[in-house]
Amino acid sequence: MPVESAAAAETNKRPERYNPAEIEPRWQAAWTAEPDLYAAEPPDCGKQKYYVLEMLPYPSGQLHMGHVRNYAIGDALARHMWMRGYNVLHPMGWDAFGLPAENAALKNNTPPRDWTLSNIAAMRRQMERLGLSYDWQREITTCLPEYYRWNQWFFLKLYEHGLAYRKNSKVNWCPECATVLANEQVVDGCCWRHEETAVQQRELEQWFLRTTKYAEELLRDLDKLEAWPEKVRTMQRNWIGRSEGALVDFALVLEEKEKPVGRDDGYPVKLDLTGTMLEQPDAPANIAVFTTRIDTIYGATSLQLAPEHPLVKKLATDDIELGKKVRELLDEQKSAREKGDVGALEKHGVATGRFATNPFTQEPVPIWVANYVLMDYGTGAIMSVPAHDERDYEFAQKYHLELKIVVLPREANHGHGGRSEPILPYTGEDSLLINSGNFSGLGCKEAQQKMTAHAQEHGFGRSSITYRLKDWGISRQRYWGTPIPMIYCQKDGLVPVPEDQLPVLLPEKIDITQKGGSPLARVPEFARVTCPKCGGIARRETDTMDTFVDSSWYFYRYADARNNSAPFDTDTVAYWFPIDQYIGGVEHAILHLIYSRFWTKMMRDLGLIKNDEPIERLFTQGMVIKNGAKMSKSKGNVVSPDDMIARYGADATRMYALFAAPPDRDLDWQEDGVAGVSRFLARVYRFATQTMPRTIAGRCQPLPAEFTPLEQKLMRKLHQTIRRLTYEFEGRWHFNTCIASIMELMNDLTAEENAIAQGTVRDSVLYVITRNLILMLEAFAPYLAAELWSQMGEDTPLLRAAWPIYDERLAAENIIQVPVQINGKLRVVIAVPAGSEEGHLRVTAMAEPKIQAGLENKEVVKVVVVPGKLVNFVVR
RNA sequence: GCCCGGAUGGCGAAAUCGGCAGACGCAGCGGACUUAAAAUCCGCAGACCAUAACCGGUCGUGGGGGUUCAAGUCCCCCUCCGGGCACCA
Repeated sequence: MPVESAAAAETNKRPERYNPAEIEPRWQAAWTAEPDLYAAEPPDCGKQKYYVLEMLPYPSGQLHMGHVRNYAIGDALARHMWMRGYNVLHPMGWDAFGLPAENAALKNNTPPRDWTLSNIAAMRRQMERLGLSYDWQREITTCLPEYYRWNQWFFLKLYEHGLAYRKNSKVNWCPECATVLANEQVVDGCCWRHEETAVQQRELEQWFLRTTKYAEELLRDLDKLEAWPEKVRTMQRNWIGRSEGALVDFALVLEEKEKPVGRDDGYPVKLDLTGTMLEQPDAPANIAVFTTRIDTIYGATSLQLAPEHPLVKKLATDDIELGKKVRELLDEQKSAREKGDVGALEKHGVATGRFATNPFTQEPVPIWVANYVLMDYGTGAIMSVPAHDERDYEFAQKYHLELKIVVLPREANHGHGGRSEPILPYTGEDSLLINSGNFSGLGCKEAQQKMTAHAQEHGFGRSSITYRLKDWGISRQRYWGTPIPMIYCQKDGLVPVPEDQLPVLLPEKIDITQKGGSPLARVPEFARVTCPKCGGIARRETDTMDTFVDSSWYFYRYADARNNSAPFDTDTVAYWFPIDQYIGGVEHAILHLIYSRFWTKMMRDLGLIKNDEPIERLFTQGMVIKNGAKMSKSKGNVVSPDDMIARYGADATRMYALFAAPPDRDLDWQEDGVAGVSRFLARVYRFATQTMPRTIAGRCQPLPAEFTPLEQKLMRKLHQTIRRLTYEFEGRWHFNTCIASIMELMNDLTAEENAIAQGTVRDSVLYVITRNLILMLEAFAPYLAAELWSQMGEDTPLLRAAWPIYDERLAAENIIQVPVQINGKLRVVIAVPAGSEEGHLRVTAMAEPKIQAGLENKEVVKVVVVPGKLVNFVVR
């Protein structure tokens, strides 16, 4: 085979080609064999800490490109901070509980635990293949008892402090899964697993955590989170939904038979602000409404109650016809909620035939039941002011209800010799009151204060703040989650599992294929228990916790991951917290990040930690898309990281994820782009290996006192590149421009390759350039960097090398190009020494033939000279 | 409906403080090497006009207006795209 042997000989003559398939596994093996390489040092190491964290993944079994991008960002930052001399904590773990494991168990007949753990092993292999710098000694897996026992421990603390309680609540129920779904698992009113199955609304007794206790602080402290994206802060603000207003009681006008014995003044027995608590169980009560616009109360022409309102229930029992209509409303609302189009529901209602007294006007207003009033916000009852509220207006139009204008825009009140009617509904607040008794003539804001005070004085109202945020329902009728450590005893009632009996272990032998209700309830050896108090027969809680519990505090566990006696050590956490940089998708902007903030505040109040907020800086990266669309199996446009790595290597795959777009923007994955990055890495490799003998020779030689012009040019480019990277890593994070500038440096080097080969650049200069090039590549292409670093004869890890400090004098250009304009239009570019004064610039510009021609027969009105920037002649 | 983002060549993008628009990369075109191809290397490349070819000229950052010697960048209005929230009284 003469051709083949010739090819082999050719290959031997040429420098070895860049071959990531050979380099990367070799280094990966070396790194895996050295677990301390990426280990954080203890708090007493004397170094400043830097905690960089990427959101922990759900172990689905496969990394997707969104993960790769997320981790490439975090890894670049972690590696950079190491080189900056920080004690870096960069951990990884698994959000390992959750419904998919149960679904997989049903499908493949694999126990959830086995399925989950094998997925974790597969994904960890992928992460290692990507060369990510995680401290695996701190790895956490939330489905293992070492972790979830602390969920249970926290639950007991919460219960003890009255922050965990039980109540009846409406839940999303998938009849197919036979379990409760979290809100985010309901997609367009259907189950995310069974897209044809409509989710039902059911009432169930559930465990809640009192997140509302912290509503005010969660809102207020958002102002402190200045290094969070404004978008996320706004979303959280809206989610918490604080609104200031007033509670006002409308007295029910009693019928003869309802009047309490011995009283006939028409007033009910007891003033009541909730509308539900009664002195006499059967006596109708006041109806409390919440309003942010008490100033419009003279325009209230009806009351609207939610169909679930207790008074409606009571009235409906006495009035069969009303009861029927209310049930219709409820059914309609329920099916709309199940379909997920509550907002599109047409407003409906039914009059009860009863009246209540407006406490300000003393006039009776009719009481209606309306489908647009929500029972779980405010008091479940509103005063309807059709003239000044869009929804009330729409409703009143439909049923021809009375309409009273009580506020007018300020400008309508003066001039024009009369009052013009506002366009209804008029909801502006820069207005004045009319037709409002003694309050007429007041501005809205002032009226709100005075009318609230008036109501309070007379005992029928008070100011009130209402939040949209609700308590967090954490019960799930599922197997694969943290068992809630509570026991129900017939004699002693609710009994917490004693702390020394934790963890309550999930039983491993369970027939997951059965359907209906909590799977744990059908495991007698789990559910049957003796009461810790009386020793009698008792029943365990068989619901498990929402998996958001796991992710609310996992980052604290990383700080002290192997602690067997506590969730973590307080002082260790004090050293590492808050997290310096958290990186993840914006899809967690609300739930995960609010729960995490709640958990932090709760732990602080329990004295476990000292910080008020868990996360100092938050970064939300953009999505990875393909051909303008989100990657999804159904669209068939999923790009597999494994494929990319197999074809181009981990370095090229990661580097492309950072190069194709700034990290906060969406990234359109184009495989040709990965190939381009791979070509660049190959050029780096070829250049570095070709010049390596001279680089090594230059290592021990001092830099020359004077640079040749070419040396100076290359050193200038080098320092400009270091300057760019330093700047970007300090906060802007546009890694795409970092990589572009390294490419520019490389372009300059290859353009001068012949000169370099001929010795115009001395060995010591070559060494400085190559060494720094490798340092700059470390954050983006760690495998190639490690390979070249070692070829250069270095044996300490690259991460421990110091990040170079750029020299502003070396980075500065000595000749700069200055544009010269006439009337703002570019005419010519002149080359002048850097630092040229205004006069020199003007004279040099004037000397240009093209400028002289342009100025001929024109009057120069003005000359703008900005030294270092431009010259502009303004002519007429 | 409300609240955020975004819009720059054929494509991904750059322009950090109001100062040469399009760095860097992809795709494309031309050339070198090769029997040929791939790979690699070198060069060209916003649009339009003009020219035999140069020299050159005009326009150009979603659209319209404004501020300024100068606007992708600042201000006002509008369109489209993406995301979040949505009867929250």
